[in-house]
Amino acid sequence: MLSHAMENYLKVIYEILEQEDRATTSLIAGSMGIAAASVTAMVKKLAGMRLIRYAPYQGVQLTPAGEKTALEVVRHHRLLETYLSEALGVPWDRVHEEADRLEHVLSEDLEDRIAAALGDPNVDPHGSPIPSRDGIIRRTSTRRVTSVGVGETVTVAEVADRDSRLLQFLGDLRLFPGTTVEVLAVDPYQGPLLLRAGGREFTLGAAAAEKIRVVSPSSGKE
Amino acid sequence: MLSHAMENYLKVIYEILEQEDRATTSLIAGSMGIAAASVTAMVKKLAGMRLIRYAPYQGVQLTPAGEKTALEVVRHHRLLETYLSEALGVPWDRVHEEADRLEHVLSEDLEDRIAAALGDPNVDPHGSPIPSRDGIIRRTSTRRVTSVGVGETVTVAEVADRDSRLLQFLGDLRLFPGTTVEVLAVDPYQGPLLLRAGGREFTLGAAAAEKIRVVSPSSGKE
DNA sequence: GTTGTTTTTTAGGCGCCCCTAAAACAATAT
DNA sequence: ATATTGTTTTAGGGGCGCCTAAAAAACAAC
Repeated sequence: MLSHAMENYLKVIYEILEQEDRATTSLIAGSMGIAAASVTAMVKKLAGMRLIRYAPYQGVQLTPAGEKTALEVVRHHRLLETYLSEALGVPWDRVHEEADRLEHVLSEDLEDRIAAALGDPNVDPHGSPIPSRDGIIRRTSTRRVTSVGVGETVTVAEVADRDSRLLQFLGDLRLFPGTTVEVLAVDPYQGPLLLRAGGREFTLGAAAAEKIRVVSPSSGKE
Repeated sequence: MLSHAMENYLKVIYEILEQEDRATTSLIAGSMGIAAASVTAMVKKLAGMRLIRYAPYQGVQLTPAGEKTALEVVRHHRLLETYLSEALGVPWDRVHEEADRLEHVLSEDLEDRIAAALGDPNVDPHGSPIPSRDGIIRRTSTRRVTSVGVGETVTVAEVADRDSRLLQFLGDLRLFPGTTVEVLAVDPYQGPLLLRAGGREFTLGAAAAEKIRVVSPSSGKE
């Protein structure tokens, strides 16, 4: 049986591998807020259980078994985020921390009931895809809003960040997944973007803009 | 800060003290399914934190601070049971185990949202009272169904047991809190009861009957 | 290619919470 | 009053998951 800590490591490793091609000790430690030495120890244990592949100094990869488990945890997490947001009105900048604690104590039965109550959603409040029960995750090809040309109109697809302050800020601007935005101007050298959304115009700094992924409008992702 | 284990001890001690006047080491150990020696160690720690009063060989009592915390955990537990039952349709014989895991990771914010979504209930699916946010618990005076006279009609108030099999059995008979039952006959020497409820007649063994507490009909407890 | 810096690993340790086995105590029966 | 029985406590131990400090490996710069 897997401990909560182990489940969490697998989830973190999965999320790192979504962006980087190697999940290194320090990335894992950084993401979890623990010491690198602790990660080394756990990573060995998980490798012994054939959930990850690990060669010293090389970072880790998920095995198929490890990825399966990671996807189950991610499903729990993202379903919970969606449920908390939709059913209980928890603001989107706080669902992450709540789900982090709940995800490890959610039974399969409850998972099914929550999914059913939501109508089997496939994206969470941040626009991240929710893996299906059998571990299939529907990826949409998105691009950063920073790569959008001036004058183009796009739809926010995903804001994949756990920083509550950023989410609160974007929430105040109504920049949720599904929102349509027009890029009015881009300042040179990673400068801020001038956007129009919901009839209002505002600028967005590079740091915030980097977290926002978009799709061309009416491109499927609701 | 309190660990999950400590919270759980306080809850268990509280629940024992609802029925017995001393929470002994073996009662605590029995209720939690752990060794008595483990209880002794923890009980010392909790006594050091002034959450319980403990004298060796004498069992434990909750201090005001300990009772306050215990009531918070009990509130979490019973609110969750109610929510799982009402909002997600979890059968009443399974809400207990789910709530046991969730209760320790429920934030105050979520607690409030769940309570509000339910309209601030004051009984859980088993008829047990839910402490208010400020730790006030509304006790109703109930009596065992075994003490009801033949011919009397009463309302089920509480089925305070965590045994899933018993609850499932009673659920099949529709013997939920709120159900009206008429005692048709009582066999002598702790014999089974013959009951009528919901237009059907059936017998109930002494073991099951002992767990059921009732009130006179229309006596407040909805 | 040697030096300095950063990352990772090893070594040793700690708190938590559980265990078993044996000793101490309490309650009860004789 | 003592012996028996049952309960509780002490003693010692183990796994888990984290830590710090120091050693080792990898990486980068000159």
